[in-house]
Amino acid sequence: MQIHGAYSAPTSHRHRTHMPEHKHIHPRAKDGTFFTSPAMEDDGNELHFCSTCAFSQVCLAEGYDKNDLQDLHVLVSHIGPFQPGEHIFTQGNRFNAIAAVRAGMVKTYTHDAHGREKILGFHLPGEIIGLNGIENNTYPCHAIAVDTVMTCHFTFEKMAILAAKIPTIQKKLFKLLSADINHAQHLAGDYSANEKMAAFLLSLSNRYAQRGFSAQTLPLAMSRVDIANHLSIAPETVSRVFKRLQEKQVIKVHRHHIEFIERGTLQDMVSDIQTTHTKPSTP
Amino acid sequence: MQIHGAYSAPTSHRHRTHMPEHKHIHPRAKDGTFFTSPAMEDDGNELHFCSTCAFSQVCLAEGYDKNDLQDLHVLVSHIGPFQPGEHIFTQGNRFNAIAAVRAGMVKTYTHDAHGREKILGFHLPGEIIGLNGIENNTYPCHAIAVDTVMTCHFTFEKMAILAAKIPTIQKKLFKLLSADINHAQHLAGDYSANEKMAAFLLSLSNRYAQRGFSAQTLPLAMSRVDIANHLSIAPETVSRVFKRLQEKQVIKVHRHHIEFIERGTLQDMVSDIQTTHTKPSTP
DNA sequence: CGCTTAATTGAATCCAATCAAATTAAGTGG
DNA sequence: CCACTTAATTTGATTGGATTCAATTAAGCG
Repeated sequence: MQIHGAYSAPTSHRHRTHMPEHKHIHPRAKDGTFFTSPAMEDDGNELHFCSTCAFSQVCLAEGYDKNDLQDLHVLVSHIGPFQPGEHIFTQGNRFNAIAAVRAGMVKTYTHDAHGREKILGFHLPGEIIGLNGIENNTYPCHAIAVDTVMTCHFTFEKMAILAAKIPTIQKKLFKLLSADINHAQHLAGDYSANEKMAAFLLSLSNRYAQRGFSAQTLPLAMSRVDIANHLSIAPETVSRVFKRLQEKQVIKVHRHHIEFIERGTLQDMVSDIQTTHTKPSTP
Repeated sequence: MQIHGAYSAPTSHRHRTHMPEHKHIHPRAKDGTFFTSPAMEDDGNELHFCSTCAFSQVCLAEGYDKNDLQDLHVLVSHIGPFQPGEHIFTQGNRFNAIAAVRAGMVKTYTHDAHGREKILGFHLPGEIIGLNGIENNTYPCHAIAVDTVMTCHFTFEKMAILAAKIPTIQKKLFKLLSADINHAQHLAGDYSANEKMAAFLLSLSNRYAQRGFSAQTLPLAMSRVDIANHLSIAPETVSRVFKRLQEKQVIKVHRHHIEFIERGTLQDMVSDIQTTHTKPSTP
């Protein structure tokens, strides 16, 4: 960005951000160890939700699985697979639907005025994307497949109608929206590169663990540059933090996955930027 | 922050953040010039919404002003005035209502693990606070009066019921939620102190202008430290940026208000962190 | 196996934080 | 209303973490 006129122009960007062309990314490691999701086996069909779906628990638990499942089914369409680099939706497109990730990893991103890629989030199966499009009836970001991705799309209008009929659905939607606010608020703030990385690793790990993956091992489908652009740090810094953490015996860095050695240390590094909200439970 | 030992506790903060005791803050300047809101004159009563209220337009425009206004009225309670430093709600409290600011300025904030105050936002009349409490049925932040504040509280449960009956209300709620996501997402990201300040000033100014205030003049009810904690920069930096901007003839800094001289320069400084979304209009 | 891209490593630089201190407002009590 | 005390803000000097620049190493792919 330059401040011209009165301001002498700082010609250089604060970050050198590679502006990738979004071509094919390398598929995941063939080693299936880290990538087979227990949760993905019962993956839903024309009559049932995917087990990972944010709405399935709600509907099934509330006895809305008969008629209303049918209703919902009208507005659910399974889409995919998307190959790495393919867009699920595009910034500027008219907002018409929210999407649930069924399989794979989706990243949402925009560009700032400098042209730097700003990654809003990485989204795992069961997570909902596109809610930020409601405000202006336009997606304010791109959504792109990091690896091979399957999604469900819910026409938002129909979803809203259903929400009006089924309180639990409405509540779920409100909660999802609210959760996104909180998540985004956690991302903001001034944190050191170490803290950001620690929080990022823990957040991802926790979310994977919720889905039945090992908590000791963390697949990293995205590139270092992606991590950097998500945390607003330089890619070189990502490298260096990984190195330091490995030297300190906190984690073991393999190419595209991380092993946790001393998870506690990471947790100590994190202040309040955790994505996983620990709900007040019995002490 | 450094990685010492096997991560011995990080003793030093990244920012020295004064942890204020939230006692009385100086009341606004007696000079009414900058503080008389045209929009505040018709301030609502038992039968009508405040003209600034986020929901008033919706209801009135949709012809829901007769019966449903009554319905709504059940769940609306005017509260206040809050004196500077008084809390509207407190972090950890059970979430039961969202609030609309009627008059004055509210700031929402939390503390990170370092004890630093992290200010989520400053909220003007007509804006809704507390939506981030939906997720966990608990307010994840404090809301405190910056100056003398009046609010309306909407029991969220009743609001949800009403939303189920009146599609426009539901839609409005969804949009408000979604707007908060977008707002929070704009706050995140790596920006220079100059950019942050420019964006902050423009955002506030635009929001005031929407409410009928002069676009040339901007009241700054909050302290420099508050600005700093909102933008995640040091208070000294706030001072310095003000100074530089003044030297460059971009703004004129008076104690608690700003005059815009070269608004264009500020806009050039801002990349995409603007809060005001320019909606696609006829070109 | 060579080619192209991703990731790492090293050295230099810079913006903003921190430390320290002066200055200006604001608040209080006589 | 003034002298005094305290808090807020500004200003200067220094430091440091992370970016940037530069170059090497590793990996993936045809």
